[in-house]
Amino acid sequence: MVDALFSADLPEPPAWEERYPPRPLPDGALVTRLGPSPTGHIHIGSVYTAMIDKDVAHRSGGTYLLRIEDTDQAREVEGALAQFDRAFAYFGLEPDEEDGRGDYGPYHQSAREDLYLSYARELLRQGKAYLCFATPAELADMRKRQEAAKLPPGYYGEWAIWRDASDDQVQARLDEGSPYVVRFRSPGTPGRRVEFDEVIRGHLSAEDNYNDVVILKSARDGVRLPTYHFAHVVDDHLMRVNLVIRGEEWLPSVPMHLQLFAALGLEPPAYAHIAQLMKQIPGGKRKLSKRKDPEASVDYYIQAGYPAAALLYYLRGLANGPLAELPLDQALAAPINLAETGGSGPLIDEVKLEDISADHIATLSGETILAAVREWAGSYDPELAVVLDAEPDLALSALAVEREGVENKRKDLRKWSDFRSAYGFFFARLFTLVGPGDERLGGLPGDLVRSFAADFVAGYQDLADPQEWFGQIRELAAKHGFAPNAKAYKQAPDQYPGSIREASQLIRVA
RNA sequence: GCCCCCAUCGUCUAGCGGCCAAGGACACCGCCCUUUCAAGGCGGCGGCGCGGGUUCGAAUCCCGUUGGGGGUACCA
Repeated sequence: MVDALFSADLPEPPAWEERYPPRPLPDGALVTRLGPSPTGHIHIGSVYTAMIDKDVAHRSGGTYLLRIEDTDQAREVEGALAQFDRAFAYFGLEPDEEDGRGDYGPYHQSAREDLYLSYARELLRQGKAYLCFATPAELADMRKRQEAAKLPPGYYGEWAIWRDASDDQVQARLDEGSPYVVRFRSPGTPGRRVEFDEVIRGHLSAEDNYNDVVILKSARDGVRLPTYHFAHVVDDHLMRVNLVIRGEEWLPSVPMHLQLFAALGLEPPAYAHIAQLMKQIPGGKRKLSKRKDPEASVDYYIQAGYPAAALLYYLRGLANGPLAELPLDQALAAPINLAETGGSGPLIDEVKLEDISADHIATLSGETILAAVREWAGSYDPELAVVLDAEPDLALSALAVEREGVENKRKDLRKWSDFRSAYGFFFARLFTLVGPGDERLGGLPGDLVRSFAADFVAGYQDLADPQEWFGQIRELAAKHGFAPNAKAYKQAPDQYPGSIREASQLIRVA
């Protein structure tokens, strides 16, 4: 009956074992993988995990691969894959293997149907899995009753109505053409404990899984895809992944995954569960939500123009605290130690990221900065790109101020998108004054702005000596009632329209 | 409800039984410098959630508790 469900030429597991042999890697080499699903823009947490994946694999002489987990075709979002590529390229986190290169593919799950079917058939033959014809409505009803009775929800025990159905019952439904899923016949019983090791948290114990989870979903357009759980077991085994680094949300399913590996007679990989990146919310914190939080998407950081090195440096410090104390280049070259990664999810602190990024940008030359800003503007600020192309020398000169040949380089750029506000003054096309009420004038009275500006224009001298040059500004400021310095202004703010600071800002804007 | 993970300044962390009357970074505050912007220097504020053990000694080990997070789908 089982064999009748599958195509006769579906290969047996040994054929796959041969097709995907153990990797010829040195002892201790770690094979890691990232399995994003194309259901939206890539999460900053995925970049975080990819960075760890790649670092850990390469340090050990192993391989890092990218596997697209597209088994939920209903939620698939168009353009997601292109965005993945862009994001990984931006951060230099390209995988060693992915679709198009690598011997263990295909690297997207929707193309691996035969593999899953083959192993599922084996489980069915051995009675370690069974067909379940329960409808969504039945399952929903069941769940409701379990909740009402304060029982753990799930498909187990007396609720697992198809677990011990007779062959006749099953055949009858099959004959009717009823849709079905394949469920794992869990060997666990409520209350039994299991123990296992986890790279980050050490020796752990948990209640064993006793839920007959779905391993193969019902057919859709003739295609029968696995759930995450089954795909994880089949893929990570056949791709010879030996260290699964994934989000903390998977920790509770380890006992079940271990059962699955055991049922197939396979060696499970080592597991490391990375704590989730969090977001601060009033009164607490929560997992960064792809849907609700723009800063959860990698695009947010790329659009803002954070240099890849700065973000990577920040992320590395989150993974291993001591790395944050190292200079950027050293930190990026230092290994990430998984065992020393924290078990609790850090809050993303964008202010700190900005600080790190500003420090980093300050170490760059004007040419490097201009090239990066130009590149960024090409995608996110076309008007700026045009201006930079028209006046590259002016841009370079502007960037050189207090940057070239000085000890204390100016730190006015936290990210490429800051270029406009920091350097827009230099480009007529980027800087237009709205009028005396322009907010950049800091709320000075309109008539003061006008008379001050008129005076400035009338008496301005292009003096070479900086001292003398600024002297005229001082005189002008004093004449119009500005405080000579910030301190004087602060002591008696009512007596002045502002300090020399505001007067200078006025001139700068004008 | 049940299960799992986690727990040091506001935030990220150092700390792996004595070197800790807890160190650093960001933020914040103050002072200094200042030819305006961006910075920089110096100083300050601020924390081991709580209760029990174990020990000569606990931020560090154990138990409990509280709090936070996650899981509990034919989503991953």
